[in-house]
Amino acid sequence: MDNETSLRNERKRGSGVKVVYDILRDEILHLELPPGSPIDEVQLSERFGMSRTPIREALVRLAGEGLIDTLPNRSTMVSQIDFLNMHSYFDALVLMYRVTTQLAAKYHRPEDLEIVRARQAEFAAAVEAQDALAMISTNAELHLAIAEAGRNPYFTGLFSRLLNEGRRILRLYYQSYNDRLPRRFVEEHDEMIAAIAARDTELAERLARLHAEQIVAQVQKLLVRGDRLDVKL
Amino acid sequence: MDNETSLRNERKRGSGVKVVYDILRDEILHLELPPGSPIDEVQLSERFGMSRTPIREALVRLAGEGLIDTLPNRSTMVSQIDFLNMHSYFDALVLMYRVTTQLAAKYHRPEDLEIVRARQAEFAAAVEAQDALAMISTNAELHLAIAEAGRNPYFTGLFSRLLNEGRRILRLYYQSYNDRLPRRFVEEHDEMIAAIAARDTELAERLARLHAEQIVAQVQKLLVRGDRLDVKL
DNA sequence: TGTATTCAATTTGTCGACAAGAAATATGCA
DNA sequence: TGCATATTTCTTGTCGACAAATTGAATACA
Repeated sequence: MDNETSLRNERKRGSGVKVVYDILRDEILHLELPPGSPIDEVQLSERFGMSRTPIREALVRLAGEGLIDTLPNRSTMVSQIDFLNMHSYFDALVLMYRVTTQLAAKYHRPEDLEIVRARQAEFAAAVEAQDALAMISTNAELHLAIAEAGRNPYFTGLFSRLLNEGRRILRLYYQSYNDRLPRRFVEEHDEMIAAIAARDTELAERLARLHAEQIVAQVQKLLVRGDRLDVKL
Repeated sequence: MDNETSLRNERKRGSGVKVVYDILRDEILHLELPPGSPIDEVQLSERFGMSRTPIREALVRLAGEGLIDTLPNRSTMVSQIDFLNMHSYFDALVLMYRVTTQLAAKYHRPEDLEIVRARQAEFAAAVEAQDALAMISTNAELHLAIAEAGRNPYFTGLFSRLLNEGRRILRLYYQSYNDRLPRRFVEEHDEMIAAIAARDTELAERLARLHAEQIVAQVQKLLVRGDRLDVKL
């Protein structure tokens, strides 16, 4: 019936937390667990066929990344998307776009570019296939690959968190385009990658800024237009 | 004999993890637990007079902040200071100095300035008292207060982590000054605060940048000069 | 003597159970 | 009936114990 508990006996020692963490994280980012969803430890322990201890450890990690909120001695739930302080998010996102792209132009090595180009190809394929879900994740992974070419773990760490946290928002964004427009982003990405390859840090930064600000402006337009959360609550 | 286990019975439910987390965090940041120190769960559970479960939860949190490294099924230890990739750290630190100060000038409210000035007074007192330890923590708290006036939790989050992670490095730094020079920083702080109060974002950013770059340059000079880690191993 | 294998000891990951808090429900009183 | 208090239920935080993984020592073998 459910193939998660069937793993009960074939599970490697120590893999339990990671499995729970990864699955819950995915479900939160994909809005299968919408913001505000209650998280029940007992229920999860039954679902995954393990005791509450590893479940709890996974939850602590998720809380550390801000994906869930825990009220002491009381319930824990998927963290809300804070639409009031959205500008904080956009500020941080734009800055990380800029700085990671700039550093990528400065510090990348040849092998980094291969990875980046592979991610870009995946993104282009997703756009071609009009697969919004795939666009979201491949876009995030492309920019994360660029960030990693910049070799600053502090920036990639924050950027990764922002991109993840943003998936829940960006999902709205991409849906709104009706899977049409993003083709332009493929070209913008190509320009950025070219600037990185040419080690033109200024151009790379400028393109990243424009790219990011355009995305932000578009999302903001959507938000004020009011077509928010088409999420089941 | 030891007053940590004596808390065994007077402990409030749920406070266990926080106590352990706070104490270990302090001991790591103050280098009482130097980088590379082994962390033994059983030993800690005896020391704090509680079971391994809350200890473990505290360790997971510390690992999430990068203060300890955990090898699966093997030992866990206080994370090393990576002197090779130090420039990544400095890049991130300088950028966060700049952006948080700039945002503080933009978004601060009157009550924020009171807190900032109080922190600055504490820093000045620490400098006056030639108390290097107090200088480190009050300096970090001043800049964190400034960051919080900027009201961007993503930046303050990263900045806080950088300042914390940096305490271990900055400790070397402040010691090297023989508790003499930092008086200038009191003045620099005053200038920054004035620029923030005047809502001069450009000036605030410029001063923050100079302030940060000066600190970084000084630390780097120390590092290449070779007077590294006077830390017992 | 040096290398490979087996065994013991230590440490970590997981478990099931219990107890404390908080929320929900029921009871008592005006 | 309306409100305050007591009780029950449910969830979370903590505990002690066990089992798997790993390390280091001890043994066997060449």
